This record gives sequence, structure tokens and C-alpha cells, in this order.
Amino acid sequence: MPRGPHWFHRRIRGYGCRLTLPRQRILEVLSRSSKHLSAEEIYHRVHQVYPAIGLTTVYRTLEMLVSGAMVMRFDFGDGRTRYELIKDQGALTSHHHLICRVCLKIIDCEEFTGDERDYLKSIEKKLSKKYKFEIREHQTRFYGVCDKCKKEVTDYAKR
Amino acid sequence: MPRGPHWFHRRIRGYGCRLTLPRQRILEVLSRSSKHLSAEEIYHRVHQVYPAIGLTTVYRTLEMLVSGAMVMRFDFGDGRTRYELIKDQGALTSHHHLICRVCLKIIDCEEFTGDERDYLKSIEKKLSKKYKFEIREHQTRFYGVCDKCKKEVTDYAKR
DNA sequence: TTGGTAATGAAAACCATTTTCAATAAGGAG
DNA sequence: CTCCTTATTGAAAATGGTTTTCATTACCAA
Ligand SMILES: [Mn+2]
Ligand SMILES: [Mn+2]
Ligand SMILES: [Zn+2]
Ligand SMILES: [Zn+2]
Repeated sequence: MPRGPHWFHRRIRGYGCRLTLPRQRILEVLSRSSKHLSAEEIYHRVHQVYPAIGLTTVYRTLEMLVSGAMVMRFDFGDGRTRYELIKDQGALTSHHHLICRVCLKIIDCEEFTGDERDYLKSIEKKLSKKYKFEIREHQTRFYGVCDKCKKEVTDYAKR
Repeated sequence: MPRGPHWFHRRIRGYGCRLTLPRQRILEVLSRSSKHLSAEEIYHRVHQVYPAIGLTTVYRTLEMLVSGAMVMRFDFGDGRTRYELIKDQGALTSHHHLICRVCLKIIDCEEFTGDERDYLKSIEKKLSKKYKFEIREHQTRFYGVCDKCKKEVTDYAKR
């Protein structure tokens, strides 16, 4: 079930926060843009339609959205934190990425089948018991080389 | 097959680097200490036995060990990069963690059975084909609440 | 409409990491 | 072993993403 702006507006109010103009603009950018944006990328995009925005507000709004479980925060090792709006509740508990070691491109990988999810659930159950650890969600990162970078390496070898 | 200091000394030389005193001390700390140390934690431990060490050298040595695939680098979101010596080659291609959302404790989870590894391998194969992405390794992070923090929440509720 | 206060933006501070640069020491050639 | 080249080192300064400070603004409950 995909969720539009309204839903997030209600979530913010329900979280005890004011629904301000900067927050609405930030949510719009998050819901329309590609995933895994950095704070500065969000700042620049909001700035196009709302020049008064401050980078500080972007950071503060993201912090609020993360604590309110409306946004996920990632660190893929390129020196900046990245953010993704949670449009689908399932993405919260089970979220996976392919990460290219060469160009650092991130591919969202939402194609886990029911079987695969069940399997991870069973591993979770086992680990929960073994470590007395209450597991709420999991993420897998698959590191490697993307299609484009593979080709470039091949081209380089031919010269 | 666990690997002692000698092995890493040879790896460093084979990687075309000089085997210096600071590097040896850093390797000793990494192989003896608990896992997932930050650069500053490593610096302090080395400083005990080798006071001349500089924090800069710690960063540079870790960088070298990471590019030489002798150390793994992680970012668990606490504002500092963390490092772990690769003692066992298997840990490189398949490495998993339990991460407490409350106290940020990291538990290494090395108990994946052959079945579980085979299963992830089959998922990898599928994803490789679908995204034309050459997968070299994977890591899973299980987020939740650790035993200790669960107890503290319970105690808090009783008051 | 209004008052209390949460939220904002600019500037400064913070702090992990990187860069600079002169001094040092690893290790191959002889 | 000694010498010489140059990779490596450590202190200090710079960098850059993020956070804090503080005076001003604007939500929104009453
Ligand atoms: Mn994602
Ligand atoms: Mn680990
Ligand atoms: Zn790539
Ligand atoms: Zn905990």
C-alpha cells in the first residue's frame, strides 16, 4: 500500500509535531525523488521551489522523520548519510541493497519472494533464541560490481 | 583456519608495503582486542605499549589494511567508523551482525549453518542474473533490542 | 484573533577524518 | 654491514558533514 502526502501529514501531527511549510516541501522531495538522497541533495531540491529553506532545517526534519519511523537512514560509506522515505511498511522490516564497490551505486532490491522472507524469519527466530535478542527488522547488503563498472573494466583490459 | 601475526606480516610485505613498528603494534591490538574498534580506540590501546604512535598513522594503516583485504570497515551509525581484522576468510564473504537499537551494542553472528549459507548463495545467483550485478560478498544486519536493554525497559515499567 | 511555544535559518561550533610537510627509518643494492 | 632511496611517520592545520546556538518567525489550540 503506497502512501501519499496526506498520510505523512497525519503521521507528523500524530507524532506531536507541527506541520510546517519546510516539512511539507521536504516530504514532497522525498516522495518524488530517487531513493537514498543525502541531506545536501534534499536541500538543493527543496531550494528550487522554496529558496528560504535552510540546511539546518533539512537535518532537523530528517532527524524527526527517522525517529518517527517515516524515513530510513543509511550509511553506505561515501561520507554522507542517506535517507529514504518509507512508503511501504514491508520495506521497514526487510530492506535489501546491492552496492557497487567501484562506483558506490546503490540498487534497491525489493524482489525478495515470500519464500525468501519466510526463510529469513526462521533464521531470525533462531538467532532471537540464541542471543535472547528481540529482532525487529533486518537488512542485507550485497557488495560487488555493477553491470556498468564490469563493462568499463573489460574495456580497460582491451586497450 | 585462524591466522597469526606472521601471516599478516607476510601479507603486508606481499602487498608491497613496509613492515613498520607502528603497523605491527596496530595489528597486535586488532588481533587481541574485541571486535569493531574505532580508530581512536585502537590509537589508545597502541599508545599503552607504543606511546610514540600518532592517530594519523592509525588511520593510514587501517586504510591500507582495508584496501589489502586484511581488515573490514563498518559504519553502524554511531558517528565513527569501526574496524575488524579478517582472521577467517569465510567472514569476508558472509558476515552478519545483531545491532541493538537502544545501546548500539554489536554482536557478531557467525552461526550461519551450511544450509543458511547455501540459501543466501542461491538468492545471490538470482539477483546476479536479474541485475547483471557480480556479487562478491554479503552482510546482514539484524536490528532490535538486546537482552540487557530489554530487561532495563521491563525494570523501568515496574517503577 | 491571539498567545505560547515549537520551529526556523544564519552563523558558529563540533569533531571524525584527511592533508601537509619536514623528519625518520625500512629494507634493497652494493 | 653500510649507504641511499623513498615509503612512512607524527604534529599541526585543514576539511567537511553535522550539530548547536540564538534571535526571529509562524503554527495552531484556545
Ligand atoms: Mn533502500
Ligand atoms: Mn563483525
Ligand atoms: Zn558500479
Ligand atoms: Zn542494548
